[in-house]
Amino acid sequence: MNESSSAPTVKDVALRAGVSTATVGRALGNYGRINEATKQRILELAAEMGYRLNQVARSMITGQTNTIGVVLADINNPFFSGVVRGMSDRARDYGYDLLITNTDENSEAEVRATELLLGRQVDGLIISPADVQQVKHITDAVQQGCRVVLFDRASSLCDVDAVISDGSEAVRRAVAHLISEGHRRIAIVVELTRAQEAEWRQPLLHTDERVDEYSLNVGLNRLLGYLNAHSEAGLEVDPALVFRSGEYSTASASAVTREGLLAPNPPTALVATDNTMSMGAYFAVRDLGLRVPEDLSLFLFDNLEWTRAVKPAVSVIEQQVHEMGVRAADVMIERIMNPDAPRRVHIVPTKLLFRESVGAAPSAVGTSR
Amino acid sequence: MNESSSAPTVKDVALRAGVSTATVGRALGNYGRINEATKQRILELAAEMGYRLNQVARSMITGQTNTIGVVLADINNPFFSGVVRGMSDRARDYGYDLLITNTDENSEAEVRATELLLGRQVDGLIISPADVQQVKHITDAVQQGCRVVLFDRASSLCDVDAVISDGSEAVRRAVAHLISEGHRRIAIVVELTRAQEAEWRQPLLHTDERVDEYSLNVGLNRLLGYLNAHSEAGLEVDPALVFRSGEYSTASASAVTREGLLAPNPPTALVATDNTMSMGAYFAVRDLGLRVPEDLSLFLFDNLEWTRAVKPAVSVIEQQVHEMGVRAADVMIERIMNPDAPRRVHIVPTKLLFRESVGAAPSAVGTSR
DNA sequence: GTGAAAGCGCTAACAC
DNA sequence: GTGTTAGCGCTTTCAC
Repeated sequence: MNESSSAPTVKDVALRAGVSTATVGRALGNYGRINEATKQRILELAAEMGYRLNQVARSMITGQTNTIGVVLADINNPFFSGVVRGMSDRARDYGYDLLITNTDENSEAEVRATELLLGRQVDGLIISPADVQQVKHITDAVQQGCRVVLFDRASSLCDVDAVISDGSEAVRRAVAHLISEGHRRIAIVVELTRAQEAEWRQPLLHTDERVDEYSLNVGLNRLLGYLNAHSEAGLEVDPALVFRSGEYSTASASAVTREGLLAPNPPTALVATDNTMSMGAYFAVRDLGLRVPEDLSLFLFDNLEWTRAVKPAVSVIEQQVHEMGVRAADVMIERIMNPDAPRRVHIVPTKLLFRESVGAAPSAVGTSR
Repeated sequence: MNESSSAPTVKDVALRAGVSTATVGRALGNYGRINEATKQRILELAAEMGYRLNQVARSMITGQTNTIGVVLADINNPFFSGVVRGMSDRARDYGYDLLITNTDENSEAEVRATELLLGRQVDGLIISPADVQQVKHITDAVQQGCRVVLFDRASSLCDVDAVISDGSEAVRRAVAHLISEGHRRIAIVVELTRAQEAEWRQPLLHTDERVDEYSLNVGLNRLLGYLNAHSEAGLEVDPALVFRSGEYSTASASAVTREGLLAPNPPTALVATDNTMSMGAYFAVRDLGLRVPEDLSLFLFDNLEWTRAVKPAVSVIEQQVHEMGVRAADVMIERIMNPDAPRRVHIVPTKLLFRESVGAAPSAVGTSR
């Protein structure tokens, strides 16, 4: 039926319509001046021929791919998949598609992914940096004219937009709540995977000067909220109650939590800094057969469905996950349209969801006074 | 420092190296014959100039984009995000990236997404079709030379590869297990959202002739396993025990489950057909305060973490989610390399995970005999 | 309002 | 081994 077996091009349509390729382009691309009648004729003919615009060829000359690269740790983490869903929804509204790559929080993988996506001429890059201290690839990309938006984490080392939640502040509020319920020994389960974070107390001990939140990775950042809540209440932090997971996995979180809970002088309450740490911590609590909240109060992170499926339902810090994605896409699209506007950090507020896992501290227990 | 502010091209490198663009191409693209010394010189120069290959331009002439389009219901569903992670891992090994789009199980959205991805010249399309009866866009795509692999669902209406799990068989085995434990009133929570599926008994009642599994959507397909288990055991199915969720949501699943459990002559066991139905069902069971497994045995679907976080841990049908994604990517890549090999349906086996949510049927209850 | 021609950045023939 | 040339499918001046 067709002159060739391969997909029809503007040339084919032009030939059949008896006009030039330029005219066909004007009819299909909806630009320039064109006679309404010929336009309709071409449109019909194109439809009949099954013509489909080749976006690659268009990108070639417009320099726009209508593609946004997304670089994140793991699409299978419900936080990221939720955020991506938001990005995707909004991007689609503006005719953008998403190229998604996973880094497993590995900076080298992130650098490679960034490089590959730049080769694909993405119009922008939405990145959740594995390490907010290692961002040379990001500043390079920006310098080369690629728009970059960070999400989940901001970095004071690069002047780009960022969309984050107030995770540190949320933890501070959750811990403050636990303190107000009488808890004095509050544990925190936190991932501190990078070598330099082994000395986790270092960057946080400058209580005299203001700590730069955006120089800290997620775990440390949220730990800061925990420390702030204590100092505001005039309480000392017992380092033994900072359960540090050296790997980012539920298994590791579970192990350190178990160990911590079995140590002498155990906590009466526990918070976690993200959904993986929360799941791990919960497994440990469950396996030890602790009663919640009688033996241990719980304030976990991320409002995943399981946190209200379990009994008692777990109080959590809720991030507006979908909204964060929508915002990130919005910020990217605005950045594309207006490259020179000043960069900012956009903070999407969290909510504390009070459910059934927090109780008053047992009066008999604890080192309080 | 550079001659121009925009990214260097092969032309720029050729100029600086004092050779032709073809030679530069040979050095960078690693093809054809080239002097090792000049190659090294060009490579170094290119690196120094910050040259990066423009994939869009390359795609323009090779006709390959090294991109696979993925069309699925919702990346935020843990099943899909897990599968995508698998696809992504394997595709990356072969130099492919993924363009991901969500359809929310809406066929029109799926058609639009397919159209857009074809315009982007994807090398292949991995699709989880919203409706295995509406696949014209898929057969069209294949006819136009696009490779297509289905996943999660196969369709007898199109001759393409598919990677699925044996969900129907898994449900059959789970139900058979419940029957062997003495249960006679077993409920199933299933999504039957499409209009024609309101008459769900219709396509399944041809017990004389073999039902075509691949003409059924996920819900109906897995329901088939439930029916088969019953007929094998010589048991009648009480239609009142088929809890049909008209919407694909935990809320809807929860509502129909609650209603069903409150009806006269309630079931002693319950199965579900996917993770959303499982979560909804679990909420209903939890809210009614039923004891598991004393009041109700549970065999749910998909090994999500929450199913072993709750107490008692829930027995589930586990799909090898990551593996399904890896296989889908593998099949796609083989299909790209060998377009004319016969198509097949690849079945990734499921596992039954026996935990603590299934008990023997209470002898006092049930209409057995 | 329409056509001719140039060109985006790259690769693939084909000379030499 | 290396250079020359053409061209992928589209958009965009610039004439007419």
